[in-house]
Amino acid sequence: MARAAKQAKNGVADKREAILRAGVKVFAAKGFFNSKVADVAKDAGVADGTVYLYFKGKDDILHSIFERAMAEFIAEGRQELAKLDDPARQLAKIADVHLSRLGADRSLAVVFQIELRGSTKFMEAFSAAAFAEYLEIIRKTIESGQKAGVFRDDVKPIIAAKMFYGALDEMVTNWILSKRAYPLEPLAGEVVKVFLGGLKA
Amino acid sequence: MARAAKQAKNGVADKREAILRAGVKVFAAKGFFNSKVADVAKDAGVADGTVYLYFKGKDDILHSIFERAMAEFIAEGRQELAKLDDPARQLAKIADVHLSRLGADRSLAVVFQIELRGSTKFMEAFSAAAFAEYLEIIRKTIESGQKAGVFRDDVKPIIAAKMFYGALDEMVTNWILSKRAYPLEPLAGEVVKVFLGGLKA
Amino acid sequence: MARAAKQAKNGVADKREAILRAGVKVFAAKGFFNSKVADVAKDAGVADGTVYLYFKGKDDILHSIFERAMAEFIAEGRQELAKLDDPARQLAKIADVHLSRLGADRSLAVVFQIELRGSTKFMEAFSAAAFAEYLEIIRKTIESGQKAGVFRDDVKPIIAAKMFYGALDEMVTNWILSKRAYPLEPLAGEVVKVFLGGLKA
Amino acid sequence: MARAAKQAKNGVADKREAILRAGVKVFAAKGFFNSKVADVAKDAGVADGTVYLYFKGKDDILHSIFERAMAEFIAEGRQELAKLDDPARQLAKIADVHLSRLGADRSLAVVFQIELRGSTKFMEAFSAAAFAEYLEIIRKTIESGQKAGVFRDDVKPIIAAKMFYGALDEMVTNWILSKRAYPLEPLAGEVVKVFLGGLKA
DNA sequence: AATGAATGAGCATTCATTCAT
DNA sequence: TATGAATGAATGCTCATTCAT
Repeated sequence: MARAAKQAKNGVADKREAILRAGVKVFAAKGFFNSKVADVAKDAGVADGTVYLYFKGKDDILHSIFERAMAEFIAEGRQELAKLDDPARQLAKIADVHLSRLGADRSLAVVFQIELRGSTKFMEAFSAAAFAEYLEIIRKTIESGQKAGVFRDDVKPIIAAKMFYGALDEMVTNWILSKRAYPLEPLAGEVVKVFLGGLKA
Repeated sequence: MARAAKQAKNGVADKREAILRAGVKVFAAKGFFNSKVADVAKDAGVADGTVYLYFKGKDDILHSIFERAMAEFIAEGRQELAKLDDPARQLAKIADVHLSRLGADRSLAVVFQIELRGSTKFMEAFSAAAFAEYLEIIRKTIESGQKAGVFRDDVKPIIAAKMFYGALDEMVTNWILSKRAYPLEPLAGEVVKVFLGGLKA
Repeated sequence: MARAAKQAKNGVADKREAILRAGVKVFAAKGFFNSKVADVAKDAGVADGTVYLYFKGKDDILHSIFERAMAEFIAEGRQELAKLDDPARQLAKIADVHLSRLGADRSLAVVFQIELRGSTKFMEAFSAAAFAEYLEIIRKTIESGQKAGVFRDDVKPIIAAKMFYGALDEMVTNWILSKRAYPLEPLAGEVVKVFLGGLKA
Repeated sequence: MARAAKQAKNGVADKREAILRAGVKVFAAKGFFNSKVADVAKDAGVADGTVYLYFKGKDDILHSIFERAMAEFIAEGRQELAKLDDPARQLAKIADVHLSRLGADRSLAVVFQIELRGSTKFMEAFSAAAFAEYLEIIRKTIESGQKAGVFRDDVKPIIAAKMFYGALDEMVTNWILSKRAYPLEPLAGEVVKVFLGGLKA
């Protein structure tokens, strides 16, 4: 690839990146509906019109934020999971990646937990795609645990998977809304402990 | 009270009620930000301006929907809980009330699960009040179970409470977003079974 | 007239009066366009709807304020003028009544100087009627002075009348807008002195 | 400057100008409070939103009309006055400029005489600034005449200045409201004649 | 590709007026 | 007469999107 073309391509990637980063920051700070495209453009250091060279519109920025992060998220998850055999350890890894990823980027977490949920349209669009895939990873992990005999099999794996996801999700939401600052990642162990061992004495 | 006065009073209550009902319906159908006050007014069978005789504005309608439902919700929860001694049965009751209440009114569930979360402003305002109270009920139930020796005590009750709430919450969200129609309430038993017994075989 | 009927009639007069007084007060304080009929009704101690039993609408209140005050004003002017023979003294009396009347009721003055001028509609409607009559009184006084030989006759009386009125009017407007509090009436003498004697040494 | 840049700059100036001109026209025709921003935009040949690229809001248009006209007005006045030594001739020049300027643009005159007065807010804001400056020019002229011994000094110059301004102002107001069409400028001489010489024979 | 001036559809809220009681 | 709840027309302003340069 010629240097000029490379620069151009990098330039393109840079601007798209800059807009996505600005989107996360601005949406997290002001909320999606209260954010103006002009705010995002300004924060990204580009003109208003430039945003439309990389995204279809405001919605598409949010959509792309989700997709990119989710893809990274899932890729990391799959990669880590492949290294492990034990379903219990695999669930622990999922919890760990989930909480450490979002715990490391509060703005991204706000967008995920709050802004992405403010519309049935988005929820439906998202749940149908990447979110379903994420849930499916958890479900399969549980299912394989059941087949291996390490997880009880009188529970539908999809129900257990939703519970596990819901528990992690609630940890993140509470962490965001909390006035106190505390690390999110250490909660992963607690969640797994209760989820696997049960609350009963 | 004279009949006329009674009618008048009922009329007032009816209108406020009608607007709240219309709000749930319209917000659930189109999303809060995409709903016009005029839509709500029309659905309630009143003039646009009449909405402002009963509510401060559009926000106040959403706020009032939440407060009224949450108050009923918590009241029912407390009442049912008082009848029971066993913490495990109490958690089961919470799950049951939670899922049967929201499972009985899909529109209300949509407003609760989706519309109320679309803004950090609302989330902060709400989580600080009624939501915290709800979580506290669960936490205390767990704590009392730990003291009674029926729940393990190597888990912080607030963590377990969030997990339990998160699990229930996720059941509702998935139910709403699902294209299939299935009853929500029966999932309560499953959730409690896993939460108490753990996933391990 | 029976006592009941009398009371009723007085009651009517009282309410109309109360609304007019409230109108002067409220319009002066907040401006005509920024005043709500409800504000006037409240200040008058009557229900909103009652206003419409005595006036055609908001405009009619302003109109009536003007007409009533102007009628009193002109009546007093004519009465006082009839007592005097000397046109110069008559002009002095007009100035005196003009400034002392408005100087005695700041709110009324505000309505006259500011609120009544905010619309060509009002100005046209008013100038065509009572205001023209007032100007005519001044003009005739000047004309009679010219005929009597005490006023120069190389000036059109209507021009001089407008000048005289304009000078008085400006005194009132400045008085209203001034941050300092000073008596308005004493300026009458000054105005007449210059108007009659001229500024030249 | 390149032609393109020049055009662009002129384009900007043209649009602001066009909106101001449309503002004068529309406000004069329908009154400020009854004029819609959309009316002004339409008359100026721009979109509604474009108005807000050049002005903060509706108020700001009125404000800008006043400021621009008043600045021109005062500049012309000062320039003309500097050419003259005789205070009497200076007053004559002020009257001349005042009446010829407003007499040449009926719409502008309507905005000045009627629309700018319809609110104490505007009056206070305006009187405090440019209007006070105008009155001050008159006052100083009179004062210099008193010092030079050509004007009587038993009259406060500020009182005489207000009288003079009030007289001119009334000429304009009457001219606007009159159904007959007559030239305004010639009245300047009459006003000065009476103001200086007095009405007395 | 990048700009940013221009566009114009869209909407919460106010308030003068009505009318059933 | 008097009330005041109900009405619904009316509008300034915002901001996502376009497009000429």
